[in-house]
Amino acid sequence: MFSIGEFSRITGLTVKTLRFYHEKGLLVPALIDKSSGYRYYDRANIEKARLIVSLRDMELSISDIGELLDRYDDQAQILDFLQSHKQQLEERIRSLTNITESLDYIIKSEQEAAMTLQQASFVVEEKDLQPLLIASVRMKGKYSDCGKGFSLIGKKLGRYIYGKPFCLYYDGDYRPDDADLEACIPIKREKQIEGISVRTLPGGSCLSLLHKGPYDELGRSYEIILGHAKDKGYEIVLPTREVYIKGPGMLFKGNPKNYLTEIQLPIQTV
Amino acid sequence: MFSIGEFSRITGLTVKTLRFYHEKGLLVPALIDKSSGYRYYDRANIEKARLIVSLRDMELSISDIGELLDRYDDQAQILDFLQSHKQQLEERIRSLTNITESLDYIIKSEQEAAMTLQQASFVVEEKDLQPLLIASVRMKGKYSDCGKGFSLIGKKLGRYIYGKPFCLYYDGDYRPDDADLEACIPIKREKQIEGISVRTLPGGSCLSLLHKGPYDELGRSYEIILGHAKDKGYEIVLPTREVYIKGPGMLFKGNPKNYLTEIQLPIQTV
DNA sequence: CCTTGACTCTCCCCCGGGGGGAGCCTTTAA
DNA sequence: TTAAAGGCTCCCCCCGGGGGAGAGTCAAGG
Repeated sequence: MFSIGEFSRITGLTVKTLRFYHEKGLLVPALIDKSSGYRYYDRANIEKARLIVSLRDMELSISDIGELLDRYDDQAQILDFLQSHKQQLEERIRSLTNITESLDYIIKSEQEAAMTLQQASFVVEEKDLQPLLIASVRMKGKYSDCGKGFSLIGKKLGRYIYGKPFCLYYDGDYRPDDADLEACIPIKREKQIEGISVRTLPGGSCLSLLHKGPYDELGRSYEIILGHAKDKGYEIVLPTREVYIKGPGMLFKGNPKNYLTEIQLPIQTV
Repeated sequence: MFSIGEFSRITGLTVKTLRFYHEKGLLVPALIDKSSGYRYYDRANIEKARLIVSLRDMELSISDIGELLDRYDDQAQILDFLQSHKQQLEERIRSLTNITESLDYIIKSEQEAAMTLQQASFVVEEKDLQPLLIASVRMKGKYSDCGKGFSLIGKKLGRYIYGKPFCLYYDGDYRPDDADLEACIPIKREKQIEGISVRTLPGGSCLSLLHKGPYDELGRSYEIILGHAKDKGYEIVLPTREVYIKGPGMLFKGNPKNYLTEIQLPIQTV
C-alpha cells in the first residue's frame, strides 16, 4: 500500500490531481483509513492510474474516461467511443488549420505591403502587366462602394484568393457619384458563383505610380501620372486600375497615412 | 445609439458576452446612463466589436485581444503577436495530430484483431512467412519479460511500428526462468537506436496455429501444433515465434479470455 | 396617468481540470 | 517525546462566458 505522496511519485500525477480523481470517482484508493481519512493505494490502482494517464494524454474528458472505465469490458463500445473522440479531434484540427491559414494570409499581406513600402520609389514607372484570372463584381456608384464587392467575393471565394484586390474604372473622368467600376480579386482557380463573374484579364503595358496616404489624396498622384502620360504622348486605355496594396485590412483599419495604392494606367503599345 | 439588446442583434454577440467584454475593458459602451446604469453603444463600438469577433474567431484570448487593441497603432508589434499566436496554434495542431495518429493505430489494431478472431479456424495450418524488417531486443529471463522489450522499442521507435509485436524463442524446450528470447516489432524503415538491433528477418515455411485465451494456457496449443509437426515428420527450426495479435494492449488490458496469439514454428523446406 | 410587458441592471452559482494556500491532524524517524 | 514531513478538508482562483433570481427602467396602449 502506498500513501498518496508515494503514489503520486509512482504515477506522475500530483497529489491534488489524485484527490480530484478520487472525488470524481475515477480512481478510488484501495483503502481509506476511517479515523485519519488518509488514502492508501495498491497495485491495481497503479494499473488504473496508468490507463487514466494514457486517456488523459489523448485528451478525453474526465467524464468520458469515467464512462469508458465503467464499460471496461465491452470492447465494441469502447472502440466506438474512441472513434468518435478521434473524429472530434480531427474536426478540431481542421478548424485550427483554417485559422492558421487565414492568419498566415493576413501576416503575409502585411509583410508584403511593408516590403513594397520600403522599396517604393514613388515615381512613375512603365511596366508590363501579366494576364490575371480574376473574380469580379461590376457596379455603378460611389468609389467607396467597391468595398462591398470585395467583401462579397471574399465571402464566396475566400479560399481561392491569390493576390491584392483592385478596382477597374471604366470612366475616363472623375465621377464621384455614379462611377462605372468593377471590384476584382485575383484567384487561383476558376469557380462559378452566382453574382460573381470570373474571367482572365489580359495583360499589357501600363504606367504605374505608387500612392501613399488616404484615398482622398489620390488626386495628387493622378495629377502626376496623367501629367507624365501627356508629356510622353501616351494614350491611355480604359479601364484603368487601382491596386489596393495596403488599405483597411480584414482585421485592422490601420492608419490611413500608411495606405498604399498603385495606380495603373494601361497604355497603347504601338 | 443602440441599447445592449439591439447591439447584440447587430454584432451577433450575446448580451452576457457584451457585459463581460465591458467588465474586461475590451468593449466599453459609448455611454452609460448614470441613473439607470443602462449601456448604450455607438457606431465606433460596432467597428470594434467586429474586430473583436474576428480576433476571437482566431482564438486569441481576451487578454491578448486587450493588449492588441492597446497597441492598435504599432503594426510591427501586432504582426509579431499574430505570428507567435500562429506558432502556438501550429504547435497545438501537431500535438492533436500525434494524438489522432496513435488513436488511429489503437483502433485499427483492435479492429484487425476482431477480424482475425472472426475468421480464425483454430487449426494447424502451413504457411509462408515473408521477410520482415524488425527492431528487436534480445534478452534472457522469464517469458513475461519480453513486455519490457516491447515497451522499450515502442518508446524509441513508436512512429515506425508497422505490425504486431512478436517474440522469438531460441530454446527448444520450456524454460520459464532463463529463456533466451528476443522481443521484435516490425518497422517501416531502418533507424539505428542504441540498445535496439534492427535487421531483416528471413522468411520461409512454417506451421501456424492461433491460440485464443490467456498466456498460461498456451501449453495446450503447443501440444497440438507440436503433435501435428511430429505426425507429419516436420523438423522445427529455431527460433520459433509467438505473434501477439491481441494481448494486453497499449491502453486496455482487456479480457485474457480474448487474447489472441499465433504460434509459428518454422519448418525445414526440403 | 397608469399599467403592462419587454428590457436591463447587478449579483451569485455553474462548467473543466485542476493549482495555491490556510489551518489543522497524523505519521514517522530520531 | 518531539519535530518535521506529510496528509486532511475547505475555500478561492484561472478562462469565457451561460443560467437564473430579484429588482429597476423604458415605451406603448388604454
